[in-house]
Amino acid sequence: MAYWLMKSEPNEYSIDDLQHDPKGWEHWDGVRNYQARNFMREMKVGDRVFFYHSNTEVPGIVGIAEVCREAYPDHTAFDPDDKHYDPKSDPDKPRWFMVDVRFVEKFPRTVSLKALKDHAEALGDFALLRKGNRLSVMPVSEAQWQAILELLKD
DNA sequence: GCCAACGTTGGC
DNA sequence: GCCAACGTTGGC
Repeated sequence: MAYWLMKSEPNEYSIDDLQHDPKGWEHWDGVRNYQARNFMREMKVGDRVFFYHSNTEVPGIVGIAEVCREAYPDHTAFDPDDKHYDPKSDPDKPRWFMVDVRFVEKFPRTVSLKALKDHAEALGDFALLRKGNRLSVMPVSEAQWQAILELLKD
């Protein structure tokens, strides 16, 4: 089992939206970055995901989700009316993919970006903390995963 | 293949 | 709202 971190702007899609989804899961569509896409294609059912809220008052990790379907074509790329439409993604040769995730838990409080930065040394080389990082999907090591859960106990 | 222009991300 | 950092596009 592997660990990941995925970003979402809470005003677009928040962990509360996932938690209260009547289906119990949602597809993670709209990723239009090759590196992020490649990470999604590596995901397996059962992999754990830190749900990160970006572009909000307190950016940070707000909970955990779980991959419940492996990568398949992102149909929103084929829809001219969709915000993430990409005419270069051909249904016969899709360029963009998505996974499905289900809600696991919402943390009692946010593990803020600031808290993560304050513990940067303990986290080692963490993609989220690299200068200029803009990746929306990134791997997390098991050690980092555990260290971040420890921050909840502070 | 180079690189300027442009669009997007995301913290602040 | 600002702007640094980065990815993509497209002319040459």
